Amino acid sequence: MSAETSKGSRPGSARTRVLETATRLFYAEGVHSVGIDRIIAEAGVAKATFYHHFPSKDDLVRAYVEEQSSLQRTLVAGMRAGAPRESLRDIFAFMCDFGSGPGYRGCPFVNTAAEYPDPAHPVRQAIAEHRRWNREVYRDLLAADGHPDAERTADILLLLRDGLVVGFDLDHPATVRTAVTEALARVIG
Amino acid sequence: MSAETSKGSRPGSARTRVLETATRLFYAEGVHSVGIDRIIAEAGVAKATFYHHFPSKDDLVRAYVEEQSSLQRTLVAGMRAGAPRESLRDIFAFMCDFGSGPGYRGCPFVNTAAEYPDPAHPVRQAIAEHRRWNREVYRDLLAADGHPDAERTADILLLLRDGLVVGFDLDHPATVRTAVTEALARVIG
DNA sequence: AGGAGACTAGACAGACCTGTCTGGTATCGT
DNA sequence: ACGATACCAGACAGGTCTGTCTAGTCTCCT
Repeated sequence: MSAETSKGSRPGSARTRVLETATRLFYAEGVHSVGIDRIIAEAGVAKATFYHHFPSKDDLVRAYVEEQSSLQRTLVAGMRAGAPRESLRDIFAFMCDFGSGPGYRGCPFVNTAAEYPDPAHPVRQAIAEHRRWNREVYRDLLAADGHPDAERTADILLLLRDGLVVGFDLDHPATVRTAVTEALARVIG
Repeated sequence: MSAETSKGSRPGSARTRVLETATRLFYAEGVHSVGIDRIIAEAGVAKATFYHHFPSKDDLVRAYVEEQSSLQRTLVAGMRAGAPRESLRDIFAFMCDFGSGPGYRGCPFVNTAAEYPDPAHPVRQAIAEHRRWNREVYRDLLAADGHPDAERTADILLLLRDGLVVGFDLDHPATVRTAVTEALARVIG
């Protein structure tokens, strides 16, 4: 009944299961390290079905990146209710909390970009698109807070964000959190 | 003559040629995307010779990471002649110049870490070792400059460094440079 | 009733991967 | 002279990769 249709044995549509499995594996182990065979096996989907929904592996990777972007947009949208400066603090606090978790493996965009050197590749363009949105969020919140130079400060916040996602992956979370907190205080007070 | 020995047809030892070729290809295209066959073909080295010097591909990757670390240590050592604060400025200015160049493809340590999820892996440990050294450089220079809190400020500089290397790879170099310059001024004045 | 579309299982092709092995050559130190 | 070492070319094994294809099932819509 309801949204649950066809076959009925497995939860969710085949496409959804593939994308969820790919998301989990790509994030945890990297894109090039995970093959199609493993994704379809763990998703419980036939190969022909996979290639019906995603013409190539790169299309799946792009869908992965775009879905991560979509998730972050939804998440951030829920944090923009109160005062702009508090929203910014909430966003960075969330990233620190997430980065301190056990399953943290860095930023999916930064990590995926490392595996796609060509800036003209569709995957890289999806990443660039996400970064444009991310910078706009910072700029708009700064401007709404009455910051005198929202444009350049947004670039600094993006710098801080990138340092954050890398640092939580490679260094001690507690140390990075302290540094981020102090750096953020110096940038937006 | 002199250092040029054996066979005489190709420049440098076989090991050196392999490491140089691997460095070029790994940095430009990523570790998992480049196979042994291609490395030995471009280096002009037999497969048996390769496996004589590097027991496995991971050993080559670790050698690549360690050599990059060694190069950076040499480079930084040459910048520590004058005043500490000027050395820090020189280091960040150099990273900005390098990041603005045409062949820039991000930080070899960050990029390689993205392809090695397991923190216990030898490659990851070599990367961690490099980051410890890097942080110490910042801390020592800050302390020598008489900074009141060299420890925590070093963490902030590492944050800035990571943001820098990612930003120059994924965003507009000029924008990142401006942001880095301003951020650095706020941190060390 | 019957066609379209989503799904299943699994064989297959052709390329590429790491790593081993054979067999032979050249140069060095002693 | 001789053994050790470094090097060469290239076949080979066993596995994995992406992507295609065959062949058939199920469900929904008209």
